[in-house]
Amino acid sequence: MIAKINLKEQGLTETTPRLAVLKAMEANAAQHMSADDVYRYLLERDRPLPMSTVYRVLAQFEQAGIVERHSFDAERTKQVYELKDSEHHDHMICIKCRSVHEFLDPQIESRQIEIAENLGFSLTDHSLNLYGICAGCV
Amino acid sequence: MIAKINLKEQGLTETTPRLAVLKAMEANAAQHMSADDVYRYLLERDRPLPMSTVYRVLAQFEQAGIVERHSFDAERTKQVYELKDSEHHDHMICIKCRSVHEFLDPQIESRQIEIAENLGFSLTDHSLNLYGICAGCV
DNA sequence: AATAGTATTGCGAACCATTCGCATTCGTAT
DNA sequence: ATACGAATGCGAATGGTTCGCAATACTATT
Repeated sequence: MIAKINLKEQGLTETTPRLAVLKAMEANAAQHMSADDVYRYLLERDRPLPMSTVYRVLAQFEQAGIVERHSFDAERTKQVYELKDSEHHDHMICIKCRSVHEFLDPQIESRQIEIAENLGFSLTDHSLNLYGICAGCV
Repeated sequence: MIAKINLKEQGLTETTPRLAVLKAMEANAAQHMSADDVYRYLLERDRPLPMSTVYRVLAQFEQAGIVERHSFDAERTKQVYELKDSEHHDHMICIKCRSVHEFLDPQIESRQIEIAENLGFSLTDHSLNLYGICAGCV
């Protein structure tokens, strides 16, 4: 479960567009949302926001640490956003239905740190995406 | 070291543009090349090829299994290509100088398979990118 | 060696997600 | 209520990548 987010506490003034985008993200916390998903959600359930504002607000949220941006799908370049959970996790994506499952593996996490050290890097971030076919899509 | 690649054996007829792109890739086997890198390399050292052809040939190579396409750098969507090594590996990218180191960790590889199984997925592919600052950039 | 038929190329225009510029509007603190 | 800076709406611009199509190159056949 994701803690209730307060924009002011994140250093962002509470404006109508920002609250709308936040609501859209919270209403779909189970999904990974593209800018377009947010746009369409607001168009249908709320009040339309221009795409540019959706992108801008999402970028502000990312910077404030409220959402995280990913690009699954190596071929297509579309990016998706998710509310930032307190703890990091990786993703397993079904290449058929595009569903995304999250996981966290301590063993992999710690190996990554060791590997970076061995290569003389100080690790700042990583992304691990597994692609496959989910049980429902066999 | 990468084995000498024969286009015909990969089911591709040997045309001038394809040989040129292949040469560019082989001459820079140590780097990950963007389409633009290939374009500029040929412009300077060889004979200019239109961008669209560079992209097309690279796409053909990818399909033939001669190169692999990656998109490092979560923000930027630019894609890079590398000659396909016989064995898979993952990448560690320096966020300052953009250099890329390759590695393979059997422990992580096998954990990934276990994780996919536990989630009910049959794993087809994965991408693991570590981001950090390399020894030279501290 | 010439020919026909198919695959590939060159060129530019199109695409698409994302970003930008700028005038207008909103929020906040006086 | 007012004024200032921050945020928004609009549309145009960007940049990497792809597409359409006519021109050209390959390959196999005569």
